[in-house]
Amino acid sequence: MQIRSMETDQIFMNAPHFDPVKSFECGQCFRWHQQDDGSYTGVVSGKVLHVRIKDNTILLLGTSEQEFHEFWAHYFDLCRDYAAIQGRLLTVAPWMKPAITSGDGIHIFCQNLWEVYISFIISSNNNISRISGIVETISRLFGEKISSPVPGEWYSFPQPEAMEGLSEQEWRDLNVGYRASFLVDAIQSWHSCSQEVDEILLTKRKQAAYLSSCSLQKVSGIGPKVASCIQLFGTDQRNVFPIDVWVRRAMIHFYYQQNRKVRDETIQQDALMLFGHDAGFAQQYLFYHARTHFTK
DNA sequence: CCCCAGGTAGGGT
DNA sequence: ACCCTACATGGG
Repeated sequence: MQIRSMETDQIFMNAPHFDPVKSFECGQCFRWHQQDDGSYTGVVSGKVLHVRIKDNTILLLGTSEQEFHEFWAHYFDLCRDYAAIQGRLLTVAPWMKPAITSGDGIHIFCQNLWEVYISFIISSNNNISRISGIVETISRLFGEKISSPVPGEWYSFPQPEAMEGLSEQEWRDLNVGYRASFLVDAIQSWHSCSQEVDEILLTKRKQAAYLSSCSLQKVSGIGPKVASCIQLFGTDQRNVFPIDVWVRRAMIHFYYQQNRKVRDETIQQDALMLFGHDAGFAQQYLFYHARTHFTK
C-alpha cells in the first residue's frame, strides 16, 4: 500500500487487491453513493469521504494522512492479506475460480455494529436501492449534521438514543412497511444486545466484538440471514455465511449442480465446513458474482 | 396485471 | 422436522 498527500484533505493511494467500487457495490454497506461522474461519497462514523478512481490510483478527498492511518485504513481492511484468502479458497474449492475472478478487489469493511444491526433488519425481503433510501432518510431526520470539505449536506447515522422514542406508526410513516414493529423491538433489545458485546470486549484482550447468532435471533425481525450479516459486517467474525437469494443461486449453480432442492441449513453447514474462517469472504465473492452475472 | 427484492414470523400438517 | 403464506413498498 502506497500513500502520498499532495494538498490538504486529499490523498492518493495504491493498494493491490482493493477495488473500492466493487466493495461499495457488494451489498455490505448502504451509505456509499455513486455520483454522476462515477465517484463515490460515503458517511462513516460521522466522517465524510469522497473516493475517485483515476489511472489505477485511488483519490481520497475529505481526510488527512493521519486520519487515514488512524481510521480509514482499518475501515477498508487494508492490512489483511486477501491474496492469501483467495489462495485458501481455491485450494478447498476450485469451483470458486469464476466468483473470485469477478469479485477480486472486494474488501469486507469494518463497520459500526449498531448501524449494521439496524440496516440489515431493514434489508429483509427488500431491495438494495430502497434499503439505501430508508437508511439515508433516517440519517437525515435523526442523525447529526456533519461539516466536511466534501461539498453537500451530510448526516451521521443516528445514535440509538435518537430513535428510541419512535413509535411503530412513526416508523411506518418512513415507508419501512411491516418492518416497523421489528425496528421498535430491535431498538428496545439493543441495550441487552450491546451489553453482551461490552462484556466480551472486557473479558477478551483483543478489540474483538462477538455476537452469537442465537442471541441475535431472539430479536423479532432477525432470522438466520440477517443475524449472520450482522455478525459478518458488524463484528470481526468471518466464519459465517449469510444465505440470501443470490448466494443460494450461486451455491446451487456451482456446488450442487443445479439441484434446486437444497435446504439453507445444508448450504450453511457445507459452506462452513469447506471455507472455515474464510466463509464470509467466500460468501461475498459468490454474492457479487451472482449479482453481476446471473440474470435470475 | 404480474414477479421480485441481501427474509421472517406465525400458522398449519 | 418440514411446507405454506402474509407481510409494505417500490421497481421492472
